[in-house]
Amino acid sequence: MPQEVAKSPAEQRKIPRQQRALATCAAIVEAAARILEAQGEAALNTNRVAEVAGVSIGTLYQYYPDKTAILVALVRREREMFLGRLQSIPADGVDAFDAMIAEAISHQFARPRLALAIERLEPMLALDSEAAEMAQQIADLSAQRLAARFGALAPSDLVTGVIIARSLINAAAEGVLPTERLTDRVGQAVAGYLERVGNRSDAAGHSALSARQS
Amino acid sequence: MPQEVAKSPAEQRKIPRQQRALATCAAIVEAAARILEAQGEAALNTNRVAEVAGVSIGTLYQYYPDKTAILVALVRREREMFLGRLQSIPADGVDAFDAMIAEAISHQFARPRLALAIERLEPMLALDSEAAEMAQQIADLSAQRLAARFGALAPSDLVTGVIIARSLINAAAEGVLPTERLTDRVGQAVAGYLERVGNRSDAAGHSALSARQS
Amino acid sequence: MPQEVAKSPAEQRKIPRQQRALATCAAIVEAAARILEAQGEAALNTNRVAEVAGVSIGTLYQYYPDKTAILVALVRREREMFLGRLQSIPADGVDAFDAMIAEAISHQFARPRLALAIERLEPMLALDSEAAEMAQQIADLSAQRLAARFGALAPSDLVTGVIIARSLINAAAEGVLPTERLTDRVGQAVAGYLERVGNRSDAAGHSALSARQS
Amino acid sequence: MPQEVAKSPAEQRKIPRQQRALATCAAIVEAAARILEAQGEAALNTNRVAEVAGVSIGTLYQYYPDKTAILVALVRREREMFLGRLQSIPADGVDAFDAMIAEAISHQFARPRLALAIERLEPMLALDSEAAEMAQQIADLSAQRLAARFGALAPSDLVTGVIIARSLINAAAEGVLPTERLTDRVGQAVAGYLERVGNRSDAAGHSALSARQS
DNA sequence: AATGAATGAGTATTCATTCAT
DNA sequence: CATGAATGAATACTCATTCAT
Repeated sequence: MPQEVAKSPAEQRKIPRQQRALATCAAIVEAAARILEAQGEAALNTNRVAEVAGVSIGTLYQYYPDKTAILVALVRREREMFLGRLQSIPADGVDAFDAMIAEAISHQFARPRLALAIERLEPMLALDSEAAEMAQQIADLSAQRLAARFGALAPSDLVTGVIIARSLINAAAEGVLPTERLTDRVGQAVAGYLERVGNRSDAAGHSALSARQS
Repeated sequence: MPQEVAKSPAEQRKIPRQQRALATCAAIVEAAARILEAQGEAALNTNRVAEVAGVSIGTLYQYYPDKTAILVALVRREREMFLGRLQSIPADGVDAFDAMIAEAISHQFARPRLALAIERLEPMLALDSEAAEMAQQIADLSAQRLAARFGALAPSDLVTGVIIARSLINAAAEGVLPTERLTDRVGQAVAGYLERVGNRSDAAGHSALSARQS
Repeated sequence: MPQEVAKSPAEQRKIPRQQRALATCAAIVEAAARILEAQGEAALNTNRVAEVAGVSIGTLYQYYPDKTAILVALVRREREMFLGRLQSIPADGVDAFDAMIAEAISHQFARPRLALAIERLEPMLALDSEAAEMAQQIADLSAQRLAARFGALAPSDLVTGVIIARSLINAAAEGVLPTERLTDRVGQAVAGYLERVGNRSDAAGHSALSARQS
Repeated sequence: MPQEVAKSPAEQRKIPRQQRALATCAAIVEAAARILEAQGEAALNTNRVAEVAGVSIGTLYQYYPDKTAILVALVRREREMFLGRLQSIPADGVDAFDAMIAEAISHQFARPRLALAIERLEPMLALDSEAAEMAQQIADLSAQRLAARFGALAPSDLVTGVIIARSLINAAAEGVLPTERLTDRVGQAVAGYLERVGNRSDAAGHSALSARQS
């Protein structure tokens, strides 16, 4: 089970100047995505990526210094796409919270196997600063929506809400949970937790367990 | 990222009858666990496992037909251990629910890196029937405890509760969530969801979204 | 350690007629020299040469048919330079011998790493006739100076003198011998040999070993 | 022209315990030697070495962690052989100096192309401490013989003598100098230099150039 | 003329697995 | 039963060179 160990940032090698080169880069990343979806991580090797992308192995290495760089680019592409969709949701709407969950679900179900594979890959990648920044933006956006709906919250409670949502969406994408009423289920789970910990503010700080009985 | 694709069940090759052989098997599995903890999945290769276990590579292959068999045995060992601890919790106690969560946390934090690694590995392994049966037993036990605490529940809601609990415990083990009050946090999150969906039984079935407004 | 095996003479591809083209050629050769000095033979590849020279790889191949052609041109450039300096030494001076040694030292120490790298490369290059001719001219000049100083000598003795001088100068450039009094050391070594074999002419031919005792 | 850059010592990987394995190691090193002799550095790749050695590529890498390790082993083997022969020369004989030169010549001419190739390779190898120690022993032995013959000498003069000898022997092996009377030629050259610098001790220190006229 | 995108044969190295001793 | 030597398919990556624009 060799695996890419997180090395140096490993970003793009050469910035493509011509249209053709840009298309090549996109084709390489998309080829990686397709292989990940169809055959899984184990089948993802640079030669196959090049083949599926329809370019020579040499061309692949002109733009990506090593295998992980392709994956970093893929993670980035997906994150950028998701962030863009999140940002297009109007912030002030009363349903911003629901819309955000719906958006996350729709993103995850657009290419479920790919989303899952990327989630597995991410921790082993040394993502670059831009990717980290996008993750931060996603987190900030989520925080704003949650705060708008549930009031001021401790950061760790916010993270908890996000984790709950992600895990349920993932489970549904994996087939462990039914797809029907998923938005509802996620919403209930997040609200169930956040309303509880939100209400406890009048009581003595963090005695959450006792708060449960009230 | 070559990876063993799930093949045939790949169980033990030769059932050891002597004490020494049994010890050898245990040493091999524990060696795999240690490598997984210390260097990660990428460093786990059969030669190193044999070396760390203190046996020759030939001996390793006397007991395990291929690499995945070792991992299957490891998953089984961990599952067996967890199941045993769950079963030792008295079923009738009023705190059975809390105790179960505490047990899960304690299991996950005993060897956090190992638990995480195994979680990553599991989906790629073709686990044998015994392992599946243990998983079923764990699920059944969990169901009983949840039912005792929250009343009759739809299977998918039960699964939801389990997923929420697991994801939060994992997040804490990964360092994403604080360790303090973890039992509390998990309990609140699970209860927050299950109490909501439990209350809705008198109303019209599953109209969860509307239930939220009440 | 792949290496260009000596193929056909591999000279310039297209003789540049314009000023700009001439400058391009010079830039390419100098880029090769710089890389050789700074990163060594292993780092010398045509893409990098083009990059350092500030031209595209396509342009490089307009002027040099393959990689060795660049190196051949570099060897030639250095040889031409050295020969020019040797020829500028007045032949009749009583110190012509010393001046020549001093010149060789000064050449070697001007860019010592380059000189060393070239010396390593030379045997693997199929140098063209012009380069060979320059080598011949250098040898002839050396012969004349040695003859003027030590009398008529067998060709092999002359070669011996040159080899001794070169090896000592190289050793100093490599740091194996001290740089101080290098001219002196080289002069002594060459003279030490040539005076001995020169004196033996009256005795019975080549019985050099016995001559040593006298 | 990729080239192995000197990395970490890169010694043997696994010490062979069985006779068979020892023979395998020797075969690998000898295969490298043969390729170096017959086709040169450029043709030396690990696959060919394995093929010529009659083992699989995997076997090669069981014993040598990378390509340079094979070369390091080869250098060591040759050095060990040469040192052994040098040490077998009786130290007190009046001809110890001549015998040593003869030994060096015989070593160099035993496999001239190999000796040359090794000489070219050496500077790029990160030789291990044992190899360095052998080099030191060879140097010490040479120093003793030279001192016995020419009296006390400055270290740099001693090195000079060794360099002169080596360069002439190499030149002969390359075909640049005639093979006949080579021992004689080398002896004269070394003696020519050392007797000169030896005599100068009574005069004013290092004024070697002036000493030449005397 | 110049550019730089594309090519692909070639090379080092790993690791699961077999089998003679 | 245990050992460890041997295997070789698989894989990441390089670099000299070509050619369409």
